[in-house]
Amino acid sequence: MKLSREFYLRDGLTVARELIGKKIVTNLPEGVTSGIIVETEAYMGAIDAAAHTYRGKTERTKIFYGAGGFVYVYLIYGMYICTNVVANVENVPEAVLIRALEPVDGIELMKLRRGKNNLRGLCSGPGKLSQALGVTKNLYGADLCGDKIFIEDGEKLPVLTTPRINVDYAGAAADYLWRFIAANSKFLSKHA
DNA sequence: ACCGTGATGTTCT
DNA sequence: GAACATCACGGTG
Repeated sequence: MKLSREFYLRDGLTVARELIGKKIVTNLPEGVTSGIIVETEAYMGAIDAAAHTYRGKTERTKIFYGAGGFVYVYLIYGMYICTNVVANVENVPEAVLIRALEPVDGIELMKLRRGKNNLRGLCSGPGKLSQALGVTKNLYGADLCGDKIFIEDGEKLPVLTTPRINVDYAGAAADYLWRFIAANSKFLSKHA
């Protein structure tokens, strides 16, 4: 069951928490790949010094200001793509960074795309899972209610919260408990 | 196990 | 021209 638009139109913290345990799928020409989401982070618009939207709208963050259920991708450190799910209604710039997956479908294709063989490390980080799923800037603004990339319902898992990773520059916002992880998962970007 | 470092290019100041 | 929501690798315990 593909998640409906309504799922994404809620506030970013709720969407980030509820995405834990759901399955994200890409269906690209090379094949289908997917994984269970085990780690997310919420980025909360104008009140969040860690968010790309903190200093207002730019060309890059345009889609961030749109309605929930679309994909925000960006290049980080010149080499890696990060995949985000836009949340909330139009003009409320909130989004959820997908930080780690437990690989499910298309594991061989994901290994090929990554050039790595280790299952544990296949999708254990935002750059890694984007590469494994074949997410590129071509998917900027893609509709999660479409067929190329979407999220399916899944099992409800116990969730823990922690501060977000690598946002030390954000002052007090660096301490907010806006990272959500599946308790006991072996597939996180860092060990809990 | 942890720690330091280099790779790389877009975006924003 | 600096900063950056990262990763892989090589070093040392």
